[in-house]
Amino acid sequence: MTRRKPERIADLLHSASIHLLRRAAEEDAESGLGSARLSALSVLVFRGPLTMGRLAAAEGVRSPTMTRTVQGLEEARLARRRPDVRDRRATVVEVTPEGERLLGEARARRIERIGSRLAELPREELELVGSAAEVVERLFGTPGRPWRPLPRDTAQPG
Amino acid sequence: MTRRKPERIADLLHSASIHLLRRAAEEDAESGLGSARLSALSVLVFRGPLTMGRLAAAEGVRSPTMTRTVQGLEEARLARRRPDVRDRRATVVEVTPEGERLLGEARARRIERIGSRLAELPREELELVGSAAEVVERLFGTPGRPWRPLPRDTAQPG
DNA sequence: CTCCTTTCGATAGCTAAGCTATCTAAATAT
DNA sequence: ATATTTAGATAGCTTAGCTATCGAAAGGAG
Repeated sequence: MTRRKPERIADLLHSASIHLLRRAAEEDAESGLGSARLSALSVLVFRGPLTMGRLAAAEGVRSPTMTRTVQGLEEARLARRRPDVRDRRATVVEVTPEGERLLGEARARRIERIGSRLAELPREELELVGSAAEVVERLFGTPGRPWRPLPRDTAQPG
Repeated sequence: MTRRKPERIADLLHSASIHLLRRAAEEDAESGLGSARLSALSVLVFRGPLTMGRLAAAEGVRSPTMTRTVQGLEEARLARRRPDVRDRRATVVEVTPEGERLLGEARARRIERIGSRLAELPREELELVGSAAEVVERLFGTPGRPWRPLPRDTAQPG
């Protein structure tokens, strides 16, 4: 061990992440939502009500895209829009109880899928993975925003 | 340490993977290709020429979707289609030299982005991450297909 | 050998989700 | 008071997913 080149480690980590998320995402079909809507919903659940602009920024997406994504969530009764009292140009989006429930279920399916695989590991390896995940989260996670979802995409070259 | 619940580890790992890939994917715009095309191209590079059907299966996508994705790659001169000699119903897709070059560059950008962050880590943590990535790859990677790209999506609930 | 079924890929036509350009209304700055 | 900036919506484009359907080729049953 301990002889891998850093570039090789980056490669491994990249590949492992892709495979893990691919498996996890297989559960998402259950929710009946597309990935953009599911992802936006998760931001609303974890960060609370947001203006359209902040929500779009959180998702790394332009404002017209978010307008339509939220329209979809609204029609499905998973989110609501209301005017911002402070700034009457702005619109605040918030999740509904149904939205919260749906997201909770979708999220649980993903975590369960991953967890059931991890359960195959001996305790020592499980701890190894946990510690490494903390390190990676520290490096790549957004400070102050502990969830930071992928906006949608994750094609990968290689 | 060593006191995390398995469910919590799954959660951490999920989150870390999302953040890592989100950062890596920011480089993809450089390629000028959408994620579906980039991903299909990577399959062709890593697995060699494939029939439309096999390529679609590898990407977890239906055949009409792959027909159009490959049309795009063909127009960009990054891939070619030719009839299969063995089975004249089938079409074989293969990458062109330009396609190979473009994918190599896109991939290098991703790995470099990840690697430059990993370089901040002390040697010990770097090795920790490398070992964990191997474990995760073993659990979630597809046997015999060491690359297994995400087809496109990666919304994440939570 | 002839027919029936299956399989491969393409086409048509839908939806979701991304973009830029442009518009209105509101807030802000001169 | 006017001009600029900002927030969001709308129009209209592209990319990418889907199902349904079709023709051509392959393969099996008689």
